[in-house]
Amino acid sequence: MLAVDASRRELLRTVEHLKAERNTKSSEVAGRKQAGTDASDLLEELKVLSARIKSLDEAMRAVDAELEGALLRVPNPPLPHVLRGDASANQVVRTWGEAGTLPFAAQTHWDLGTALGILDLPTGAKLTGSGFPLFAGQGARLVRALTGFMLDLHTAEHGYTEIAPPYLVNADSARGTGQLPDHQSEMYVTTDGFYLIPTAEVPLTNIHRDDVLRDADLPIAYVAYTPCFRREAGAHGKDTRGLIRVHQFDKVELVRFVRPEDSPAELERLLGHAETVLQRLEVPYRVVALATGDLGFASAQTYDLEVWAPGVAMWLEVSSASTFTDFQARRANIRYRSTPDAKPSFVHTLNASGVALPRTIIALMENHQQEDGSIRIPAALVPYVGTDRLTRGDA
RNA sequence: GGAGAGGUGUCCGAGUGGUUGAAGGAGCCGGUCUCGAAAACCGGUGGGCCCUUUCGGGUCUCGUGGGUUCGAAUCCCACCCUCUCCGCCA
Repeated sequence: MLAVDASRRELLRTVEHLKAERNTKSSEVAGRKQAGTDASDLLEELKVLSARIKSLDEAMRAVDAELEGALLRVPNPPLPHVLRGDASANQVVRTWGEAGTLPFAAQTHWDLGTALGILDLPTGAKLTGSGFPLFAGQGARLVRALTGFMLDLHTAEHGYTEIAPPYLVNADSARGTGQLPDHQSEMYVTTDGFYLIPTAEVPLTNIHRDDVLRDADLPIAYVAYTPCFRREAGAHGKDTRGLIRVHQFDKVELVRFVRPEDSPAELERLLGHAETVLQRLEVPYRVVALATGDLGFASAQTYDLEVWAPGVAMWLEVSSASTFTDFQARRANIRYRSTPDAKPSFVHTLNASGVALPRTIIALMENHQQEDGSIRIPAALVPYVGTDRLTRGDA
C-alpha cells in the first residue's frame, strides 16, 4: 500500500506540472487571440500536452481507486491500553445486581411469553420468516413502553436530542460509519440500492457527514429509536432460540460527536447512560471490556453490556459502547473548528445502544418472572406499561 | 408516474467557451476616523490534495460523475437534489 501511495504521489506531481504548463500556455493562446496574433504553434503543442494529461489522469484514477479500495478495508486500530488477545481475553470490569438462580425453576422467555400470550414467534415466522418476532397485547405494549422509557430517560436526564431518522440509507451513509464495505452481506438491500439500517448509528452519525461543526456545538448527543435489520448471515443455529438473535429488532441508540481530547471521558459517560437503563429496569448486568481481537471493524475501544438471563442461563449483550476515535469522522468527513479561525479537524464519534430491546425483554421476563408465570414490571416502567404485573388474563 | 423550472463562495446574487476562485451586495475579521460607538473609507475573508524547514508555489473545486475542446461555471450525456403544476396515495 505504501508503494501504491508513493507511485500515486509521483504520478500526481508529474500530472500537476503538466497541468500548470497547460494553464499558462492556454492563457497565452487567449492573449494572442485577443491581440490577433497567430497561435497555431502553441495549439499544436497543447494538443499533445492535453492528450498526455488525459492518459495520466486515467492512470491516476486507477491508482486512486486501488488505494481507496484498500484503505476502506483497513480496520480502526485499537487504542494502546486495550487488552490484547481474542474474545477469551475479554475482561469483566464490573457486575451490577444479583446474577444468580431463582428460588424456583426458571422458565425461558419463550415459554413465559407463549403462555402469557405476549410473544408469538410462529406467527412472525409465518408472516415473514424465522427471526421476525411478533409481540401481541401486553407484549406489544411492553415494546412501546420500553422505547418510551428509554427515550424519555436519555432526553430528560442525559441531555440527548431525539431524532426520528430514515430507516433506509444510501451507500455513502453505510460507508461513512464503516458498514460498507466490511459488512455488506449483513445488510438487507432494496431494489433501489438503499440499505435497511442495521442500527440507528448509521443515520445518526451521517447527519453530520461533510459538516464542519463549531467547537461550541460539541459535544453533540443524539438519541433515536429505530427498528434494526440484520441478515445475520451464517449465524443460524447458534444461540438463536426465542428472542436471542433476530433479524428485526427495536433499539434505542445513542451517538455522540466530541472533541478528540474528550473522547476517553465521553466513552465512560456514554457507558454510564446505557447502564442507567439497566439499573432502572432492575436487571443484573456486567460490563465487559473487549480485547483487541473482539473489537468491531470501526471501533478503537469497546465495552459490552451484558444482561443476565436466568431462564436461558446466559449473559446476553444488549449494548456495545464504543469510541471510533476519528475513524468514522474521516470516512464521513465530519470536522470541527477548535477556534473560529482554526483549520477544520476531525471530531471523534462514539455510540452505544441505550439499549437493544429483545434481549432486554428476555432479561425482564426471565429475571422478574414469578413462580406462577406472571412477570413483575419494575417501578420505572410501570407508568409506561400501565400495570405492575403481566398476567395471563391481561393480554 | 407525467410536464416544467432550477442547483454558483458563510448568505443573497451576476456570469452562456478564454488569463474567473469567480462581478456586485450582505455578513465576518483587521485598520483609519472617534472620548467611545455608529456611519464612512481602506484592506482581508472557503475547502481538499501535492511540493516546500520557513516564506511560498502548484493543482483541483461553481450539485455529483463522465464527455467535447488547446481551454468549461459556461456546450453534451448520465445521475442526485429542490421547487411548481398534473396524476396517484397512507
